[in-house]
Amino acid sequence: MLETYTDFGFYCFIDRLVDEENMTANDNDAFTRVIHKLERLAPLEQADRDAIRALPFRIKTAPPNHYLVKEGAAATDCCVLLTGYVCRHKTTSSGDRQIVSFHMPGDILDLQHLLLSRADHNLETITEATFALVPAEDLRRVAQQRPLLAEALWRDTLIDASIFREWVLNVGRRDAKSRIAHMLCEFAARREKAGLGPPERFNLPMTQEQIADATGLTSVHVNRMLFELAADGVIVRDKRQVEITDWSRMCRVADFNAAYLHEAA
Amino acid sequence: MLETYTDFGFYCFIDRLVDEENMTANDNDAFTRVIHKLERLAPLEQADRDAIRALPFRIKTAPPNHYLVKEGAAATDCCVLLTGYVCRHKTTSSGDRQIVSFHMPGDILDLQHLLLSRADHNLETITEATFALVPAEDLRRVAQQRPLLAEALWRDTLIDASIFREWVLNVGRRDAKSRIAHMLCEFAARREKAGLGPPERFNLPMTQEQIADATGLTSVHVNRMLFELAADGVIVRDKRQVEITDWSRMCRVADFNAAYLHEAA
DNA sequence: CGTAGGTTTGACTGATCTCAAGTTTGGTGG
DNA sequence: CCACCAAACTTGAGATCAGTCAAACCTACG
Repeated sequence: MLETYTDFGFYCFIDRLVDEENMTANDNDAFTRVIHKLERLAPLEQADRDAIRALPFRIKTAPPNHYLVKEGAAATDCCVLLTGYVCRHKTTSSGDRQIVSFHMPGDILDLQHLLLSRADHNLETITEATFALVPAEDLRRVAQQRPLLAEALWRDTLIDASIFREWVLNVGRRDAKSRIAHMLCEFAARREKAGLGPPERFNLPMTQEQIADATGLTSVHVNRMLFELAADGVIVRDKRQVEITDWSRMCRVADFNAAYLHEAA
Repeated sequence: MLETYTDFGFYCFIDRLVDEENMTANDNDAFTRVIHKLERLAPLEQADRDAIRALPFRIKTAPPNHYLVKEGAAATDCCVLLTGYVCRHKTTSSGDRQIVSFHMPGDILDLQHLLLSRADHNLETITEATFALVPAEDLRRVAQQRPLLAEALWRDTLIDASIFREWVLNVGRRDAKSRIAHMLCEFAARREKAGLGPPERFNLPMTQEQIADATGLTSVHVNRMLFELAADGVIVRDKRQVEITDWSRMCRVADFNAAYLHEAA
């Protein structure tokens, strides 16, 4: 059912994605998940929930390493990630890539497209992913009409910004081992909050090269540091599976304090 | 007129700042500047302008190196910077500091306090600074009642987030010389957009150590790189004064593209 | 069972840090 | 106006963390 796309023009990649035929039964699921998330961000009224359910949307699927949005593209849609993992990244003119965030099911992506007309970064799938596409202008209209909804969405973007600030600190001032450990802690914590499983044991969706691009390191060094973390006894690895054997010691190594996630994310 | 405060409890620093007696004449100026900024972010109606002018606020002054907000503090106010320069920063448990943003007159600081209850970073003056303090709950109420105003403020926070993403890239993937050059370009560009003077020649308010903390380097290395930038002929320095002699070459060295500032900031 | 992408390992290089000693600057008080 | 002082800046030499290059080794998948 999935086709693989590898070659695209610069704009409107999403139009070439696969429409999921068999998703209609799950339409409600998609927004139930979002509403659940927004409820945690602000106290919604019934009218807010109804307004969300009334939004037009399309369900799409994309294969791994597929660009959803490219830097400079016109911003037309917001999407809710339903399954799979996605990252945002930017590149220098010399071609070095920096991943600026990871996203997991339940995350609302590119909410900034509501109010900024051009994408300032790329959005790329890490694994195969499905998501609900909502036209930015419709969501914007609803946000204008429903103050509580606007507040929930705004709050989500503010938490995003807080995470970026922590990443600046992570990449700017922590050594390689702590950086990687911090990234693992954040991934585990957000994963748990999103209801995707326990933080002590999980499968990493990203390659070591992607970890390197998120932490400002090289994949070779990431590999060595993962071995050191294992040698230190704070994690046990098996392929992409990671077990954090001692969460409090891991947090110390990672210098991780979840306060910046603001009880949500 | 200015007293110097150096020792504070952990919360509510702002209460101990000096109230400016002679600022009443300038009350309108304070909000005129903000309204002007918000007009660029969204098309306001007269009622929006009136709502802003009706907000309660206090004008305060702080000396250099003065904390306005500390990480973990309850978030009670938003402030508009009227004069002077300010930075936001975070620290690792080992005490290393990372500056995550610089702010200049006209910037609205800590807008995230509208919706996040605790500060996740410090806010500290670089130079002596004056600002207007607005209780977060009043601003929040106005944002709920005036959708266009909410949109302008939200957009401002989204641009903030875009700048953080660029900083992650800057600190994560550029070499020392480019990082510093990039920081200088951003400072020059934002300064110009804020109507504070031409981008080709300006006085840096921050020390080389603060530049180091913003770029994830040491002050020693910042010093050497500033000399190299001068030796390369892209800048001329005299004390804290910087002249960018060839803007397009400087942008190339810095890998600077102002798109991420989204025509505002 | 062949291939490509991902991971692992080793040897060497180099950008940036560290430490430590000057030097300059700007502000303050005499 | 000058002397002094602390903070900021400058410079050098040596140390180190992380990068580079290159080869091998997995392992999932067609």
